[in-house]
Amino acid sequence: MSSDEAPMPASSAQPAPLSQQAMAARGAPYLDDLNPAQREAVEALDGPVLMLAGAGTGKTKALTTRIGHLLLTGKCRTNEILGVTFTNKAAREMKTRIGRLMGEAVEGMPWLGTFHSVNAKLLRRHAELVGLKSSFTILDTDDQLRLLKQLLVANNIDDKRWPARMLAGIIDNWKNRAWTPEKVPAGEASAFDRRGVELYAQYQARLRDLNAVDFGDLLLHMLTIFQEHEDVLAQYQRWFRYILVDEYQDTNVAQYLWLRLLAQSHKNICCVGDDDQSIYGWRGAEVGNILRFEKDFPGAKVIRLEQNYRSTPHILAAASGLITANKGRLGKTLWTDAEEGEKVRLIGHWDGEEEARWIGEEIEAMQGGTRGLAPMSLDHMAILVRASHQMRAFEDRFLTIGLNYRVIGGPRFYERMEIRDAMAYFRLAVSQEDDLAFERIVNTPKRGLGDKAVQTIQRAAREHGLSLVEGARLCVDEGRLSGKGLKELRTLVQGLDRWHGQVISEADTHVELAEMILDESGYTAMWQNDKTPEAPGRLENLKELVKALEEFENLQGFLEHIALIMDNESEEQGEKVTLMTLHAAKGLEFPAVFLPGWEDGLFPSQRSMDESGLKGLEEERRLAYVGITRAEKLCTISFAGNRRVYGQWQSALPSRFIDELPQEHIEVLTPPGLYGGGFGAAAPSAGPSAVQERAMRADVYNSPGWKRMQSRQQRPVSQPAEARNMTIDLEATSSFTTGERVFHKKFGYGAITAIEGDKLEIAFDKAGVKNVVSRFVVAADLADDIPF
DNA sequence: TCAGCCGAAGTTTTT
DNA sequence: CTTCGGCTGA
Repeated sequence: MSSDEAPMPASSAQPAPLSQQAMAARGAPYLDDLNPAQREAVEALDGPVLMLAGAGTGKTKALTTRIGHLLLTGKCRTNEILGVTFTNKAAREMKTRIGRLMGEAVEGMPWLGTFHSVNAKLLRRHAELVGLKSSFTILDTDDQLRLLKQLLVANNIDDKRWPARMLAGIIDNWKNRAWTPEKVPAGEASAFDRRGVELYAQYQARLRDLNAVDFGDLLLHMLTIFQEHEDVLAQYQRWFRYILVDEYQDTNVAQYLWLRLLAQSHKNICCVGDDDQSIYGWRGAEVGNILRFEKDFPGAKVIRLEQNYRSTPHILAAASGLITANKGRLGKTLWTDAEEGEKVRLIGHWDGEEEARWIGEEIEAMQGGTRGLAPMSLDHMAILVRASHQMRAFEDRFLTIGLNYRVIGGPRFYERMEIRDAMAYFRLAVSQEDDLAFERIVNTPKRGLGDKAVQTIQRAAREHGLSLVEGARLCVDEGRLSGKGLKELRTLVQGLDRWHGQVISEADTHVELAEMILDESGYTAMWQNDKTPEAPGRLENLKELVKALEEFENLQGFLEHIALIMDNESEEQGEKVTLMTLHAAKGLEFPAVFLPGWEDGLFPSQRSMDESGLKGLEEERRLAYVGITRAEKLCTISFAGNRRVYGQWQSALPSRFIDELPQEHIEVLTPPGLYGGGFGAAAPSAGPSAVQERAMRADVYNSPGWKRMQSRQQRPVSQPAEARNMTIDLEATSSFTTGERVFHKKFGYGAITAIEGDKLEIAFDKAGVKNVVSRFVVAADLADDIPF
C-alpha cells in the first residue's frame, strides 16, 4: 500500500493552497456544462449537502464534476476524498469519468470504492483491534452458509425447522442494523431468536478462529473500531476531508452510523440519492436515512436535480403521476425539454404466453422499422420484470422465434460453482490453512472421500490443533483411511504441497500454475467428461478465470482483490434484447422498455404486501417508478388476465398501479383479437371506484364471450409472425432429419421429433420437448468437436 | 459413497 | 411445473 494513501497527522495532510488551480477552476469550462441545480451541487463544497437527484437528471455528472472541482480548486488531494458507492460498477464509472474530466492527469482515487472495499482496506490496517490478522479472508454467501450449517449440526438443531439460510438472513439483518451479538436488543429475541443470538455469537467466534469475515463484518468491525478507539476514528476524520455518498437512499443503519461518525467533525458530506428510487428496503436499506438528512445535519443544503435528460414528457408524467400515491416523499418535480413523443402504451392480454408472443412481435416490428417508426436496434430494447421467473415465458418465446436476447442477472461470474471450486484450489495453493476451501474441494472431483472420510480428517485435525490439510496428511501417514479414499487423498495432499511449493518458488508464472492446478487436480477433466448441457459453458468460464488472472501479479494478489468483485462482465457481441429484473435495471436506460406482468399479486408482489404492508406496497410502487423511468422514448406496460403459476392457471386483476397512471399520458392499445377495445374505454374518474373499475375490466377478460372471441381470434392474429418465418424458410435449407441427435447450447442433447420449415421440435434428454429454430442447434456428433 | 427418488417450496440482490 | 435438498437403497 502506498504511503500516499495512509492517513497522516493533520498537519502534513494539509494540501498547499493551489491558488493558480483555484483561479483556473473559477472560470472552468466544466462548470458551464452544468444546469443551475447541478452547478449549485458542484460548487457547494463545504458543509453538508443532500443532492436529491431524480432519475436521469445527470447525477453522476454532478457527482464527478464535484470531485473534479474539489481537486481543481485545491480544496484537497485525491486521497483525502472518501467516496462510497454500492457497486463496483458505479465506483468504476466514477473513476473513469473523473479521469476524463481531469485529463487523465489525476492519479487514482484510493478511497473511492464500494462500502465493502473501502472497509476491507481499512480493516486490513486495524484488524488486530477486533482480534483478526490483517490477512483475514472474506467469505462469501456460500462459505457463510456452510459454516452456519456446521454450527447448526453442532448445536443439534433440526435444519429443517431452522434452515441455515434463514439464520444467515437473520444474522445479516442484525449486522445491517449494526447489532453485534451483545447488542441485539432483548425485545428482538423471541423464543426463536434467543437461540439465534447464541448462534450468532458462536458464528462470530468461529469466524475469528478462521481469521475470516463475512460481508457484513467488513463494515461492522470497522464501526466497532471507530466506536471503541477514538484515536483511530479521529485519525480518519482528519484524513477524509470530504465525503461523498452515492445512492444514499440505499444505505442501511450500519452504513449510516459509519458515515455519521466519519463526517461528524467537519460535516463535509455530500449524499446523493433519490427517495423515490429506494427499492432495497428488504435487504436493510432505510429510506429514513435520506428523509432524515436535514435533521442529522442541521443547516444542510438540499439541492434538487429535476431536469431530466432521459425520457419524453409523457413517460415522465406517467411515472410522476404514479409516484405521487406514495406518502412521506421529499418530493421532486421532474421536467424536460424533450419533444412530446409517444404516450406510455398499455395493453392487456389473455394470458402470459400471449403477452410474450405480442411483445416478441412488437420487438421484431420495431427492429424492422415498420409502422413508420425508425428501425431500432435490439440493444436499445429491454424487458423489465418483477421476478426472474417471469423471464422464462420470454426466453421460451424468443428461442422459438429466433430472437436474440441476453439475460442480465442470475449467478454472477465469481459465484458460479466452477469458479468457486477453482478459487478454492487456488486458495489452498496459497495457504494450506484455508479449511473452508479444503472442505469444498476435498471430494470435487469425486475422490471417494465422503462425509465419513471428511469427519475422520476433521477429527485428526482437531485432536492435534492442525489445519484440515495437515489433518489429512496425518490420516494418510497413519493410514486412518483405506482403499480408494486413502490413495486419492494422498495424491491430493501431495498435489497441494507441490502447488504450494510452486507459489513460494514462483518457478512458473501464476497463470501457468493455475492451469496446472486445474489439470493435475482432475478438475478440468471432470467437466470435460460431463455431458450435461452446462458443462461446455463451465469450461469456458474456467478459461475466463485463467484469463482474468493475467491482470494480476500473482495468485495472492488475485485472491485478495477478487472476493469483493462480483461482476459479470461478459462482452457478448451481436444485437440482443435485454431481459432483466426491475431491480437490476436501476441506473440503466433504454430507448424502448417493456414492462410486462402488471397484475395485482405479481406486481405489486403479494408477498411484499403481506410482509411489509403499506411500506411494502410503497416500495413496489417505487419499483414501478424505476421501471417507467428507464424508458427514453417508448414505454409499454402490459398485463395478462391469466397466468400459469406453479403449473396452475390463475387469473388476476390488472395491477392497482395501472389505475394510478394518469390517463392523459396513457394510450390504451387494443389487445389482439379484441374488437372495439373493451378495456380502459371508460374514464375511472366518474362513477365506479378504481377498484370496481379494475374488477369490471377484469370481468371483460373473464367473461365466457371474451374467452370465446379470444380463442377464435388467436390463430389469425399470430399469422403474420408465421408468415414472416415462412419466408425465411424458403431460403434456409434445414439439413436436419427427424430422429437425428442434436445439441443445443442451452438445452443440451436431444433428438428431433418433428421438422416444420426451420423450426424443429426436439425432445431434449434433460430439458423436455421444445420448439427451437434450427440455427440454434448443431448435430450431436459435431458438438463434441466444438472447441470449448 | 453416491445415484436416484421423493417431498416441499417457490421475490427482489450487492458485496 | 420446476428445482433443490434430503433421504434411502444398492
